[in-house]
Amino acid sequence: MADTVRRRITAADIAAAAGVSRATVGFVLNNTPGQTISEGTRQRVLAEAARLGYRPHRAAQTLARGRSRIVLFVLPDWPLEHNMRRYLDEAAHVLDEAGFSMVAYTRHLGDRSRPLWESLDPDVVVGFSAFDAGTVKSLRASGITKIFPQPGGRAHLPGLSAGTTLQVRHLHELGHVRLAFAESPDPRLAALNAHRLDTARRTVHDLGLGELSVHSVDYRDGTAAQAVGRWHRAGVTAVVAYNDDVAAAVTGAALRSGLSVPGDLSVVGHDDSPLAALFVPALTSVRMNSSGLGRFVAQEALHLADGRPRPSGGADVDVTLVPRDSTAPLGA
Amino acid sequence: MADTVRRRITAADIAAAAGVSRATVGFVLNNTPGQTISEGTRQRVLAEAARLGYRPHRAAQTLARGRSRIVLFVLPDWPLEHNMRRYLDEAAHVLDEAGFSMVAYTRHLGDRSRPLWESLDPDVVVGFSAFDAGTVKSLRASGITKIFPQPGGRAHLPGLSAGTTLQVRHLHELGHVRLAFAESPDPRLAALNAHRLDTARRTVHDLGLGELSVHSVDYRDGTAAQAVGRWHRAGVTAVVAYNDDVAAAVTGAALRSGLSVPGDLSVVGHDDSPLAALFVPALTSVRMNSSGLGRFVAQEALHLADGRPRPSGGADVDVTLVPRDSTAPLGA
DNA sequence: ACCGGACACTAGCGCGTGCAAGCTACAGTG
DNA sequence: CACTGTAGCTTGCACGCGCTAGTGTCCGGT
Repeated sequence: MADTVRRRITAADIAAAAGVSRATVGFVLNNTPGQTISEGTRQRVLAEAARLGYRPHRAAQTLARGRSRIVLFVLPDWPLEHNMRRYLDEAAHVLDEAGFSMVAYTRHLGDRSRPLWESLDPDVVVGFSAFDAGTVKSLRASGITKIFPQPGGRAHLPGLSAGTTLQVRHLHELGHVRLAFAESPDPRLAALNAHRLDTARRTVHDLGLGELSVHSVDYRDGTAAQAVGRWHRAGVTAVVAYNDDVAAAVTGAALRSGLSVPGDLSVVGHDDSPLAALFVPALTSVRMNSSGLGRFVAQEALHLADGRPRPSGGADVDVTLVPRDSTAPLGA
Repeated sequence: MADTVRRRITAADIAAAAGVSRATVGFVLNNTPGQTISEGTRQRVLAEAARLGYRPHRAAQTLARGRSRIVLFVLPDWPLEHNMRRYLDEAAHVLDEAGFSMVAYTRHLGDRSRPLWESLDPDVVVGFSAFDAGTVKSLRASGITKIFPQPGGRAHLPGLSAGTTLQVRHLHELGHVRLAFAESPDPRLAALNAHRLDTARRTVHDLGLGELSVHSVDYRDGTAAQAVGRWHRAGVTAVVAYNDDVAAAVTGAALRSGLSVPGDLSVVGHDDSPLAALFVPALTSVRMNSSGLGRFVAQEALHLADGRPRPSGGADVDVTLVPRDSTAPLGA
């Protein structure tokens, strides 16, 4: 056998098999607008392509088109919980249907490799919240001009604050008046943390509650115990936590210092991570369905890449509060 | 201004600027073996490349070389904890130094997009444990021949069972004799689960302990409570959990059913996830430093991609047991 | 019978790079 | 002085595909 090394099937092979030119094959396979192809030829080409198992060569397409049809999602360096998964899944799906590939990329502190955008030549780079100046510079240096959220624009995705409002409302409905906010000390979460804190402050104000008492809570040191002590002395009866990890740290510290949860202190988490249900007591938390957000962001990316119309409305992120055992009515 | 649209800098631009041919530029930048370039020319080319900010066009390289220099890591669909991060970080670093890019890809059930290997044309696809038959078929159909772990070979990475041995030993040292193993019901974890269970069985046997009592524990339903009840009636005093999530489920069920942990039941987790430290009581767990594993796997991938020598020894994964509050001496 | 135009296609360039083959000047050899 | 060898380059093709600028054919209108 001569060609025991199976060559790749190219468009030229299809052309030869179907008895047409390579260009025609291209027109058929890409549904090139402005080209009229007879139905017979079209079917013949498609049949041969399927029979031979043709798969276009991405690199060649990228080179010829000048665009890679890759959208790079830069993810924050925190665990991918269900939310994030749904978010990515939906975004990938929307992009996939539009002929784009989504690559998710987690860059983290201490990363010693060159960032992926330097080598992948994505058409669009999408972040979760606004990129910091250094990253933007690196992106620009790599020749990437299409960035979402756009540098200099509004930093946050729509719909990301609804959950915090629910947390505060829930505690308010239970009769709590003196609330606290437990921040995450993680620098990677600083932007979102600040955003959630702002929202909590605004909601507290709108509901006519007292000032929020804010402390940063790290589960690795004694800050949780300190914060809980101060809050207790200050008459705080309920804590809004940045996320479930922080809520767990607060709850754990309260239990270890002899306070009961929710008897002495109600705690609400955020994100409904698996941890929330596992914890003893099970944590009241906020569940987000981020599919809508994923769709929204993907459409924004397609708009940047292709000039397609932008999504008309905002992102629809539906958010629900999941009551469990870590919150109770005041004085119950 | 004529060229307000900034064209991409190509090797031809460097050639023109340095007064040499395009080929020479290629030879210099790639250190092509078998080519002699005078030091003066080499420096001139490098200087111009730096001055113009040249970045090679990945797609063009891929097309010309016939290889993409991308290694695709297919990750299991469980949260990326610290271990995994270290593993990926080290692997990415090793590949990066070799001129390869690593793309990490999490495929999960319900994923509606085409798998990334269909569009990314990676040179090598690396899995965490052996790929199932369907996936292998899909990989092959995409023209991917370089797969690790090799289909049909041994399914597991070396060093992944050391932690389980530590779990059993720890309980043995505390005087426990009747042990149980808490499995994860997650089908995605089945392979690794079975592997850890086997290891536990073998270790139990080697230490001359009684038979392992095995139950699957899901935190979403009542299986944890059932398992704990049965174990307690059967005189089991210590549980080896597949991972920290399972350990938390077991511990939670025990607490809710009135048993004390570690008083009535000791529980050891695995992976040292953040959850382990947060939980009340804090979970004894196993910490792995997976950097060694990452290096090992990356070198295997390079071997497949490039024919470089394989790593000589096995993977060195150092594993330590982190004692916390969920285990105690028998009868303490 | 001739022309214009719609239709259905083809020839071929360009994308940026890697690399094989060839070419030139010059040093060294007989 | 002709010849060989080699350092140091250049020429040019290949990679697979997108797409512009055509080319030929058929058909209805005058």
